[in-house]
Amino acid sequence: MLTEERHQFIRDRLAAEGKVLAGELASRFGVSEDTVRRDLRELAKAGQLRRVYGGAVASAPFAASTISQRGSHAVEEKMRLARAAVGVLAAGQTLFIDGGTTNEAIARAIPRDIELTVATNSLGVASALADLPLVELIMLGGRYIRDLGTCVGGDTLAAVAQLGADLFFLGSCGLDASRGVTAFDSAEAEVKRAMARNSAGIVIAATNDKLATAAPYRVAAADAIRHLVVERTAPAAILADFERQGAEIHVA
Amino acid sequence: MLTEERHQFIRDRLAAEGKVLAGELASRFGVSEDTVRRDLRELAKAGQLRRVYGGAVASAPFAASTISQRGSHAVEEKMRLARAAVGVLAAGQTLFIDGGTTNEAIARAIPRDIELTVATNSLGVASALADLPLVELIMLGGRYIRDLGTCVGGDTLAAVAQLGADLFFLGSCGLDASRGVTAFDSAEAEVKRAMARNSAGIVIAATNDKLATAAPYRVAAADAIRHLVVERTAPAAILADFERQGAEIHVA
DNA sequence: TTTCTTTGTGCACATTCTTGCATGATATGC
DNA sequence: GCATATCATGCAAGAATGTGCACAAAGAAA
Repeated sequence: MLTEERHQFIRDRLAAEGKVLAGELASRFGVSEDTVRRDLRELAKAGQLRRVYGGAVASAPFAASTISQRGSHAVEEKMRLARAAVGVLAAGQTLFIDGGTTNEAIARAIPRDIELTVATNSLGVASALADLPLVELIMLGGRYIRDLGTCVGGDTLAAVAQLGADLFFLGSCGLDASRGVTAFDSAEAEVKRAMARNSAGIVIAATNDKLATAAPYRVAAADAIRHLVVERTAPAAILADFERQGAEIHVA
Repeated sequence: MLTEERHQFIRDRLAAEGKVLAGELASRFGVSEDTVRRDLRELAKAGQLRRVYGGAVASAPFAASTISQRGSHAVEEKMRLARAAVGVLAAGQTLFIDGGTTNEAIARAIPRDIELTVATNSLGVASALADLPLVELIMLGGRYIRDLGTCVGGDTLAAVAQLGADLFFLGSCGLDASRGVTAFDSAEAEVKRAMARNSAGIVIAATNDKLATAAPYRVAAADAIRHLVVERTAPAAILADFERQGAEIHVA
């Protein structure tokens, strides 16, 4: 990876999120934090960002507008969840990743230097993974549903049926200890079920607003969840319910 | 391989990807890295690129952001081609669109108010179409090839086989009146052939640098081209050859 | 044809750039 | 104040680069 590319990525990220973290960039790029710090130093010298402890933020003129516009609380929280979620990955694994903004954040958080095989029906996830050199990306085709950002339908199901994965990153709509994982859409639920069936373990990263809610279509039982990634502020009682059913809880 | 050919390839690659790697070019051209560096030095002196450690990137004014979006100075020309190309569309049609920066430009040029069904194996095209409300988008899944930006392989072929289209927007690598349409990659060519087989007509939008060139793998004969969209400056003699074989010429 | 010149190419060597690690300094959170 | 995380600096190894030189191919001149 060219130095210039890292700089460009940092500029883009700053424009989009308003800030970057040194450690996160390092794992994303697959270089040491020293190198990232050198990059940040250079960019700071060129006035393209302002260094802060732990990373950097967009330089003054842009800071106000960009951060307030895009760096909403939810984005922030999802990135934190994403960083914790990628912690369960091991090199060489095969993954299913379905749609949703949280899963897209996870895809963006996957470091550059880990070798994975990923099958996804989400355009957003695929785009995020498209330039990771060590990720073998399999696009699960089908009818694209605009509201979901994913492909569903018979073709998608057929493609999923041909694959097997170690982990399935399930973008849940509702998550309840008794009712399990649920989705709003029938076709969407069907694809998720197929992915769950063909995976050894399910990983769910859920913001607080998903906890203890349910949608019409059942995707999986609560005891099928192997890893549950939640915010620091998630209600302990709810987490205990999931833990009792075998989920490993990861606090972001 | 002529020096000038290498220079042209480097310019093209830079326009398409925004960067080139010295080592990669050397193995691609079958010459030593020294020679590539000499090429890069010359092009840099002519202001056509900016050298960086490890290769070169598109020169300053377009020091762009994401891989897919930018096409350097050729972007203007491609947009013009794209606007002309969408002129052949009629409401209600079904299309195949494969990969390439020109096809991505075409996808972005499709107006919001036209109803279409589009099947594509290109992530870039799919992303461009994802938010067009009247476009029914079918993603053709498969193994994603980073260099091409498209999905290829058996799954892709199977998905194509189930569909039929009115028009196929073929992203050509080489285009020659006698040798027909050709591609650089075997798997890529296979998918293109399948799409051509299942379409009533082929549409090609080609910048001048594609005309009268050929790549190893044959995709379709020249007389299979129904619409050929070219720049205003395209050599008339070449166009006449295609016209004789039944192509309708559209000048952007 | 032979010879000379020009051009393009590859190789060897010295130089420069980049990167990761070690060390000590500084900032942050409790 | 202390433990921890983050940072700057110096250094060494490896990668990329520039330069000089030799060699081969193509064309011009004899």
